[in-house]
Amino acid sequence: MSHYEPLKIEEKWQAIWEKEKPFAAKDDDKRPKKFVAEMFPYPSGAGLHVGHVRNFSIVDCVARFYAQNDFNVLRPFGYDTFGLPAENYAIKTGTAPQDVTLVNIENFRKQAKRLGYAIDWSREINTSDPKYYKWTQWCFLQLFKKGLAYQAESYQWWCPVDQTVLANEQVENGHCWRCGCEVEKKKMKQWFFKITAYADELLDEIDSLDWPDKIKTMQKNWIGRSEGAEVKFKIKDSKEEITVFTTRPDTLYGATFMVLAPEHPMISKIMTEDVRKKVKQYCDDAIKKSEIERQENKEKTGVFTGAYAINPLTKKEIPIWVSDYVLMGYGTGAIMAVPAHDERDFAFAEKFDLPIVKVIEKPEDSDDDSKCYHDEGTLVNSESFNGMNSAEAREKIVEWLEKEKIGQKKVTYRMRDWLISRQRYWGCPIPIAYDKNGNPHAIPEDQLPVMLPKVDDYKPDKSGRSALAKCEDFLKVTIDGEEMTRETDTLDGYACSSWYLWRYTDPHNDKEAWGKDKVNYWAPTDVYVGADHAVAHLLYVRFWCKFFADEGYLNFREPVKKLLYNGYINAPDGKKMSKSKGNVIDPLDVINQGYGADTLRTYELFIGPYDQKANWNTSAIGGVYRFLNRCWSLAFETKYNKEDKNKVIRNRTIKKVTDYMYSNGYNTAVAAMMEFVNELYKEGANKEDVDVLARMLKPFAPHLACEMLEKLGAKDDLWPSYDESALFAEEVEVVVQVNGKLRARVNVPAEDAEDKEKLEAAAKSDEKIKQILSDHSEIKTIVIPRTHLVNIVVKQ
RNA sequence: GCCCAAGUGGCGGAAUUGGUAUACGCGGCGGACUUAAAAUCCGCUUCCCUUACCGGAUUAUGAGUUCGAGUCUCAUCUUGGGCACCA
Repeated sequence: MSHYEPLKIEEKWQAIWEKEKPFAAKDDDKRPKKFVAEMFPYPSGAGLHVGHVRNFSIVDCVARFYAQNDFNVLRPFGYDTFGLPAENYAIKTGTAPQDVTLVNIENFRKQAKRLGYAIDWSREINTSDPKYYKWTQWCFLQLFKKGLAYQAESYQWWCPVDQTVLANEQVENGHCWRCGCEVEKKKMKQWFFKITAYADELLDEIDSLDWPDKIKTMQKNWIGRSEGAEVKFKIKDSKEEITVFTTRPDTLYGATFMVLAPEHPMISKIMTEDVRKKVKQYCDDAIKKSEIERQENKEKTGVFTGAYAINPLTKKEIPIWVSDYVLMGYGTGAIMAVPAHDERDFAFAEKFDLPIVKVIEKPEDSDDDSKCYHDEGTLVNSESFNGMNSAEAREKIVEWLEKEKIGQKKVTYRMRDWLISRQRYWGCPIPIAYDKNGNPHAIPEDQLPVMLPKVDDYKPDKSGRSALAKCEDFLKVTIDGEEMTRETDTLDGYACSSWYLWRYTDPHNDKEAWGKDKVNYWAPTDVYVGADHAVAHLLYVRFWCKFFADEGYLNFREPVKKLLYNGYINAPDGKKMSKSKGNVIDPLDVINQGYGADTLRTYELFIGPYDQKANWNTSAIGGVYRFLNRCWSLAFETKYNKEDKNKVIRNRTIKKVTDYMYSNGYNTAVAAMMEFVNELYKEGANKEDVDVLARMLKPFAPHLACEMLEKLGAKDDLWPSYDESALFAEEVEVVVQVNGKLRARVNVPAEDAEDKEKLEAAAKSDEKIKQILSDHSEIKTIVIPRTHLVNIVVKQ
């Protein structure tokens, strides 16, 4: 060979890895373990994207680095295959999603192998494989048995294009996360997972996670805990009561009216005959409106029900209104309005001319100049509570409410339960059947999996049911001798991905979802890498982890120790790559152009900090190729030095690169190796220089590194260690400043570097410094910090 | 509107606890090799003044703390992200 030929080298090593399977994880190893994984991909027909390559290459870098540091490493791979793209493709072309999926997986696997990832291929999983989804159904049944999977009828997000309901987490600013269309509200009976049962723990444990703050904040906001009180209000001339939620019980004396959400069930019971038509019209209109429309129009609208509630403290009658600024899904769907101290209530009161009573005195030092003061202060107009501050009054008023049995402390969450039914074919069937009375029954575990039948027509029908509703054979089932009808909805794909990390630890188990010994050995996942799903998947997987820990199937309560959230790769112009814009870079094209996988992988790690977005730069990849070419030349073309000229820089480089690997500074790790190689080009390299280089290169460019190590006759690939004593040269450069400005550099022997007197003498003896000092009469002080720096401060 | 993060050359970006700002790469310029080109190798490349030396300025802007500030404090501007009628 006369020059670096990446494609040849890569083919050679990939064949060796295929045969020898060096990345197979051992379940019975005594060494400490590391479990690293990416968020498994959806295998689209388009194949791997450069975004996948960045994501997988980070995982590979972590996994190989740990392996080289003698950890027992599990680095699996899998495919998240249920979902709409395959189904929509099936509707368009008539091809079964089962078949398309297998073709796409095959393609993904082939491409991932071309990138040389250190994957344990014996553990591949596919969520649409009945051997896998059997256990997804089992998971559902465990939740069902404990009452954490339940049915409820209410208004749900409905995507009119995809013809299915969506979870709150899948609605972004009123738009469907997948197709981008405006979502609608539809009243339906649906299945939910009771994630709110774990709201407190999900919130409280966020702080202990080694996750990016960005994600932690998003999850905290999403859960949105607020502490307050529920208060029952009697309705005038009626036996009915309405409960409101408030975080400000201290303002109860200022509650001058009440507002209900248009969906509130009490409206029809309390409204008076004269306004019945008007109220009904308002509610119907509001419910029909999209959430976008409801939010766009901040101008308050509303209608009076004709009914009055009694303020439990003032005993005054307060009018009950309906307005769409009150949301049915939060709190109780009813509020006590305190216009003097809440901006929304204030706007409503002004518009409809409702009374405003001040009950909190604004402190004198407050710079709040809005018309209604919404912070805390001293109570006024509140009878026996006057003079108390807000915090104290809150306690006392809630105490009084509890004594009178008309209220209590209450914690409310912004997060709602997780809606998991989907009216689509290509998903995991929900293992439920209904008896004649419509009561749900679990499919017995010994009848799992409930197989997803092959059908000819994948379209959901107009009634809002999946294609399974047309499948007679599928529908009929007998449980305990009773004929029942199967559920035709399928599970949200996020259910399938809520437990896959544990399946990786025991992927072929046909007796249980995972073996306890294996899962507790490998999991929790030490490093998890992804670029998406901040509040959906990453919240759901935490929820299931806590549930299965409570059930005794796991001995840990958080599934992911360290989360790396990598940035996207955009087109050179900074825009998102997309087929329609024609700006997609195909990683296989880059490899086949002659750059090879090693260059592509190293480039994507060098392009910038892993957690920032980056724009593809077609010419910058050439620089990385040149670097690897130089590494190759050092090993194969250069005559090695006999003496050890590069001891200091070699040891410094090992230290730098090792530190960067631990702090995920992959771009700077590559830069440090480049610097080292440039130096070796100047000075010539000895065998040890090249050996160290190859070992450090391995997580980035494994094929080339193996080729180099083979040439050197290395016995192992262990990560190199450095010699503390070899980090400093015989002479050190000392920077001399005058009044903080760099004026000279002087060299002193290394042993003098800590000696302040010698440093000062060396600095003063420099010709240029002498010159400057002769122009100034007086030296005020000389500062010599620990570093190699002398700062002479003179009188100006 | 509220909360958070970040602003460094022509570009992507480096810079341990406050201690040589601009590492590394791209792009650009010059040179070697070559009949020529590609590839490869070597050198220069923050800005201003200068043939060069010397010098001066510079980490969004303005102030402050310090012997010394990209890094700390305050204010302003800009960008990105999150939340947003959540009572």
